[in-house]
Amino acid sequence: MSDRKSTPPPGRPTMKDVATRAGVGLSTVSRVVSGKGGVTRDKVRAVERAIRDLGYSRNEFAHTLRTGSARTIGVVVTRISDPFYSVFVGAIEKRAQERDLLVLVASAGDDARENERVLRRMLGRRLDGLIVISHEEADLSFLQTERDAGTPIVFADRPPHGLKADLVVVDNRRGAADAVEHLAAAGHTRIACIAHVAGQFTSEERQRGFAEGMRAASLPTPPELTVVVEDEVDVCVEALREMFSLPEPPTALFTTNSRTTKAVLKASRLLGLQPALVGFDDFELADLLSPAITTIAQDPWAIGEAAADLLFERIAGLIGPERRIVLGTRIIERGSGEIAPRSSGL
Amino acid sequence: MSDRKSTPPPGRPTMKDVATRAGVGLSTVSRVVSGKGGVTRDKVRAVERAIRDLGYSRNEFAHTLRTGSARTIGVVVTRISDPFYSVFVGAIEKRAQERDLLVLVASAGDDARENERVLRRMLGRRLDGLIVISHEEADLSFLQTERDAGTPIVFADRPPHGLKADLVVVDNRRGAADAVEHLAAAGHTRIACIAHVAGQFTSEERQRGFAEGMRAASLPTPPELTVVVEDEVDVCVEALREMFSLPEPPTALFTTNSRTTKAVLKASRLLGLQPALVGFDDFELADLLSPAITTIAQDPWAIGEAAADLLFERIAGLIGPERRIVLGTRIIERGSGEIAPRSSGL
DNA sequence: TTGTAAGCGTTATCAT
DNA sequence: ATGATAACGCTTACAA
Repeated sequence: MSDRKSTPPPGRPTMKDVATRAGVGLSTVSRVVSGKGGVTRDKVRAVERAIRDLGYSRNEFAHTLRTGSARTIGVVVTRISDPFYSVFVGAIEKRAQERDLLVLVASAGDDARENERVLRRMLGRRLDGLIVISHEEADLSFLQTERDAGTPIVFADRPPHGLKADLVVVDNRRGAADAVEHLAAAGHTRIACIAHVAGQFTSEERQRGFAEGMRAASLPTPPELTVVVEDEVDVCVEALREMFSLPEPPTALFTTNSRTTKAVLKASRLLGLQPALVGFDDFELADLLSPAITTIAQDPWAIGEAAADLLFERIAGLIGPERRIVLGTRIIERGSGEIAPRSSGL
Repeated sequence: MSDRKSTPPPGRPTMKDVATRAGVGLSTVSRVVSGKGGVTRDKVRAVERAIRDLGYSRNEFAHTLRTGSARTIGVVVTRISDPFYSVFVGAIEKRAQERDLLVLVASAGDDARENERVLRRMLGRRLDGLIVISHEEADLSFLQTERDAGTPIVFADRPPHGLKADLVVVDNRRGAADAVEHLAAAGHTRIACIAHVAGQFTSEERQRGFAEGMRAASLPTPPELTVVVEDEVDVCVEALREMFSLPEPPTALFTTNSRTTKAVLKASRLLGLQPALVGFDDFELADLLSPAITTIAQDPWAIGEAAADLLFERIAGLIGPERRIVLGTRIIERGSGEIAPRSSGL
C-alpha cells in the first residue's frame, strides 16, 4: 500500500518529528509549543508550519508527567443521570471552563466498593482537585493521604465518613422545619413525615428538622406518623394505606426528597387520597400539577458553584482549617400545603 | 511526629518507593499493580502492604505514556444539566465502567467556538474514543484528522456538519408521524405543529414527519398551523393566542420536544385552553398531569448504550464504512391525545 | 519467579 | 538563541 521510504513514523507525530521536519532542535519545538519566548521569528514559523503539516498536537500525558499538573479537576457523584447531580455538575463545569480546566466526571453508583475504585482511579490522574458527593457507607479515610499530598478535596451534599474536609451542604434541618411551619400555619396538627431510606445524611437531617419544627409548633410526633420508605410507588402505596387507616390519620405530609415526593403523589393518586403536602427538593412541573406542589427548594447549581469556588481557592493555595459552607433553602408556596385539614381516612 | 529513619521522599509515592519499602524489585510492583500473575503470594502481600502504608496509587499519566492508551473515552454534549443528556451520559458511563474505562465529560454549551475548543482540548488527551452530540452550527471537519489518526468518533442525536461519521439517532420522522396518526384517529382534523427553534436537525425532522403524517391522514397543513417557537412560556403564550384567534383554530397540538411541550402546557394553562396534545419526548410526571400527557418517547439511555457499544466496536478494531443506527420511538398514550375535537377558540 | 534496563514524549538544565 | 541530555513514573522485553 504505502512505501516505507517516505512514510511518516507510525502513530501520532511527536515533537521529535516536528523538530526533524522543521530542521530545528527538539527544545526549540518545545519552546514554541509552550508559548515561551526566546525563539527567532523564522524558527517559530518553521515550527508552526511543521506542526500544521504533520497535524501535531501535544501529548498531554507526557506533558503532565513532566510538569505534574493536568489542569483537570475531578467530580464524583452517585448517579449523573439524576437531575440534581447533573445540574450540580453543570455548574462545576461552567466554573471550570472559565478557568480553562477540564472536568473529569465519574458516577460511583450505589456500591461502596465501586465508589472507592472510582475514587482511586481518579486519584491516579493527579488531579488538581476533587469534588465528591460521597457514598454514605464508604469509609473515605484513604483519601487523607491524597489530601496530605496536596490535592484539595471538597465534599458536597453530605459529609464524608472517616475524614474531616471542606463541605458544602444546605440547611436541611431548617428547610424541613420551614415545611412544618408552613403546614402548621395552614391549620394542620396531624402531620406525617415520609422519609427516604434511612442511613442517608440528608434524610436524617430532614427528619430531625421535621421533629424540631413539630416541637416548635407544639405538635405531637407520634412514631406511627413517621415512616421511612423507598421511592418505589408500591412501597409508598402500602405505607400510605397503613397510615391512613389509623384512628387519627394525618391530614398533611412532609416528604424528605423529590423522588419520594413523586412516588407519594402517585401513590396518593392511586389511593384516591389528597392530603396536604410539602416536599423537600423542588422539581420540574411541580407548578403544573393540581394542586401545584409546595416545595422546599435547594439549588444544586448554587451548591456546585460554591463547591467549585471553594475548591479553586484551595487550589490557589488557601490554607486553614476545613470549611463548612451552609446554603439556605427556600420555600416555594404553590398551594398543596394549604389544603384544609379535614380528617381524611380511606 | 513519626521519625522515619529513611526520609519519605517528598511528593507522591511512586512504584520505586513501594518497591523499596516492600523490599522487592520495581517490576514486581508493576506486576502486582497491573494484576498480572507470576508473583509469589509472599511478595504480593508485601507489595500490597507497602501500597497501603504509603497510600500509593498509580500515576495514570506515566502509565498512559508508556502503554499508549488512557483507557478513557470522551463525551461531549451541549448541556450536561439537561435530563436528556445526563441520562444519555449515564448510560455511556455504565457501559464504560463495565470495561474499566473512565469517561471524560464536557459540555460544550451553545457556542460553536466553545464547542470546538472543548473538542480540541479533549483530543489532546489521546482518548480511546469520543462520543459527540455536536453543535448544530459548528463545522467539525477538523475532526477528520483525528479520526484518520485512529480515534473512533461516534455522533449521537444529530449528524455532524462537515464530516461523515458513525451516528446514532432516533426515527424522528416516524415518531412525529405516529403522533399525527394518533391525533387523527381521535377525530382531529385541525392539528397544529409547535416546533422548537429552527435550524435544529431534530426539530426539522419532526416537522417533516408531522407533514408526512398529515398527508398520510389526508389532512391539510395550512402554514398558519405550523409555528416555530422558543421554549419560553411567554413566547408560547403569544403563539397560542394568535393561533387560537384564527377563524378555524386547531383542536390539537403536536410539539416537537419536551421543553416545548412543557412551555406550551404552561401557556395553555395561562390562556385557559385545553387542546388535545401529543408531545415528542417523554418527560417525568407526564402521567401525573391532568389530563395526563401522551408523548412520543425516545430513550436517551438506549441511545447512550447504542453509541457506547458502537464506539467500543470501533475501538476493538471494527473497520468499514460509517454506520447509522436508527432507534425507534414509542407512543405512550395517556389521554391528552384523545380530547374530543370541539372547536375551541379564545 | 524476579530484577535490570530501555524507552514512551515532554520539559528543564546546562552548555554552546 | 539553540541544542544535547537528563529526568518524570511507568511497562516490558530480556537476563538471571
